[in-house]
Amino acid sequence: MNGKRPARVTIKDIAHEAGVSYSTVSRVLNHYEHVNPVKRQRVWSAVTRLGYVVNQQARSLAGGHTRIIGLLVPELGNPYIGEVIRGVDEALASAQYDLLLYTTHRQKTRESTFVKALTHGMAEGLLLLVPTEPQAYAESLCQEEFPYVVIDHQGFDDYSPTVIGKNYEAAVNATRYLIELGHRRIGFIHGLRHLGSAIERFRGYRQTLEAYNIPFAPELVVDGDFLQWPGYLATKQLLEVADPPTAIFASNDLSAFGAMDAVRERGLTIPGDISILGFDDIPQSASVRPGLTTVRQPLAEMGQIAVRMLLSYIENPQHPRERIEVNTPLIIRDSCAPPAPRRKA
Amino acid sequence: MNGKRPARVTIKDIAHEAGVSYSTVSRVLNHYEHVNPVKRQRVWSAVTRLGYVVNQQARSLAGGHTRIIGLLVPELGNPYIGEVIRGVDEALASAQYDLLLYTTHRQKTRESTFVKALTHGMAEGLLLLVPTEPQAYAESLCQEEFPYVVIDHQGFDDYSPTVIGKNYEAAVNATRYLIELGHRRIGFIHGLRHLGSAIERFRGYRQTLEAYNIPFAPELVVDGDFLQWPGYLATKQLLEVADPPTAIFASNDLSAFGAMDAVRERGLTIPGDISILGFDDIPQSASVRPGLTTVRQPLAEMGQIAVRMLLSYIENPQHPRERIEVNTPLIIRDSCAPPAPRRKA
DNA sequence: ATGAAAGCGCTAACAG
DNA sequence: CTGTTAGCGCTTTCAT
Repeated sequence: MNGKRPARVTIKDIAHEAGVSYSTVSRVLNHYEHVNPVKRQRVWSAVTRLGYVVNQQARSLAGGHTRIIGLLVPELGNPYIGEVIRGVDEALASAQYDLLLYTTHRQKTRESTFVKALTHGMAEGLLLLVPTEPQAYAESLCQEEFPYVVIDHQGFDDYSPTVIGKNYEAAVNATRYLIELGHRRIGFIHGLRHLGSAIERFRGYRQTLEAYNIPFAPELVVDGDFLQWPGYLATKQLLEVADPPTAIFASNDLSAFGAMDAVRERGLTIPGDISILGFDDIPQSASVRPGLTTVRQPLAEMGQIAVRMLLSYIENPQHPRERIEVNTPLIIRDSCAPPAPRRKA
Repeated sequence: MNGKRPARVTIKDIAHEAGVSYSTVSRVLNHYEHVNPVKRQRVWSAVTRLGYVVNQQARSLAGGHTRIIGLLVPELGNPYIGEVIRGVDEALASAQYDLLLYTTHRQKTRESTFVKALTHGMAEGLLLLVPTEPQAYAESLCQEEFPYVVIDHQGFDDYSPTVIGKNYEAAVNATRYLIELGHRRIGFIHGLRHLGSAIERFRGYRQTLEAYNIPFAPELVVDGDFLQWPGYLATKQLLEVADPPTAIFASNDLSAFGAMDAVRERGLTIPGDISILGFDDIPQSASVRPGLTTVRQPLAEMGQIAVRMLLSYIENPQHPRERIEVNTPLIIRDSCAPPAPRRKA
């Protein structure tokens, strides 16, 4: 029914060709130690001669390893995600693992379904990138001792192995930078409300304001959903406010780009009239004009670290689960400047 | 040895729980028609009660379907590729297929290895994005009747199902646009030399020049490898030429960005001093300043089309293989203008 | 050191 | 309509 069973070369063919038994071939293939070097040689030569390729399904079914890692991402349109995947992929490739990619579109049901499917045979480990509702399965993953690592999720549990940036501290730094530049009216474009990282960034913003005795202005906080268009819309709203902001801190670069669009559409200049600061440092933030001043998350590196953690859990189930925080420095480029001198009212 | 075999629920457990036979469960699971509705009901309820999840390995090994599609891409850093993947992923998700992603890093050996592995059990179909050396396996895929579709590869064979943009025509259009704007010295940043699409674009450029009786100037053609940094380097070289170009046609947007960097570094303005035209229309080309005038390839759509083709081949092996050419219109934004009046020598 | 044989979980004839 | 049975290709005891 599959339309393609044209004499696939199996382990049996190899056994026959090499004149050894079935299981000896398996041993050779799996790099067993105690095999007669001569036979080993014969097997390998038969393998190349016949062009044999293992059937992963069979191998895994029989209790072997699939060398497949599942990666769940919310979507693919976002460069932020692309960068993380790039890191994951690099690390996986050099460890000879394959990548099964799932896009959840932030639907909780898909997320859970995928996790189940993956843990039931397909994958040896799981990588979860900003999961929407890990609570639904993290606990069971944990008690089933299925290896997994969460990337960029402000855990609400304390057992999920995680690699994450210092969202709060980075937001504090960024806000402080703006304040010390002389800004007092600082707009904030909030990320997706239910994501821990968004909440932490907001917390950093708000608390820093207070630390500097700058009254928190609710009308200066708008929603950008971590996307460019919503960021644009949010900024338009910000510019309508009486006594509008002289600087805008966007929760990610994408919404910062949206902010740039709105500001320019208004005929204002960056950073002359308004300063803009982002978060993530996706590749295009360096090439956009003016260069975006932003908080760098080492995205690809975070992916690599996650893989490294995951593989160590797979190889050694006893390996203690870790939570790794990566540094998120402020990258100063050209989109922020002191506020323009107040044209007095 | 896998460290996680905690009483996985199998089809047998379901059979037992539902009080039916082994294969009846399989029939229900695979939506067979002739099953007693009562039993069918009992099976489903057992499935949910016990939280059963099929084991894809076993299913596929037994001749069933994996519902997995393999996608081979050269790398992940490129937004162009990200867009295609996005389209692929969307189409696959709505058809309930999963995506196994392989990054070849343009290494021919990896490419062939992956193709073999994928066709030997893992996947039901294959998508090849700008493959480096499809000759190595396309023929065998074809005669094994393994379903596959090539995306954006100027085939050198006439049997591989393909979805591709009109590279030659688009390049003609773009070049003509520049010429009609008044440009005579038009630089060309060449893409990866061994890729058919790069060659076609160059052909379009060159022939259009000739059609307008503009002498072809070899010193105006430089290599950009489809990347930003090489594009930057190439452009620096272009600007050194005696009688430098007043416009630059880059083989893709990424190298066009590199060109922008080089031009600006030189203190020149775009499009005032030099016009720049790209190819692809990746998302950031619209948001960069000035907006990049470029040839649009409907990347995500190409991915979707490829999936649609592939699935139809999988479902019906007799389905005739097609070659689909998508339109690649010129998107006019702000990076091109008539050449500055000649400051006479 | 190595062959024989038992399954892994599932699908697909084959009988009834 | 449904139960029985034979593998799919491989790993893994268990003998030898």
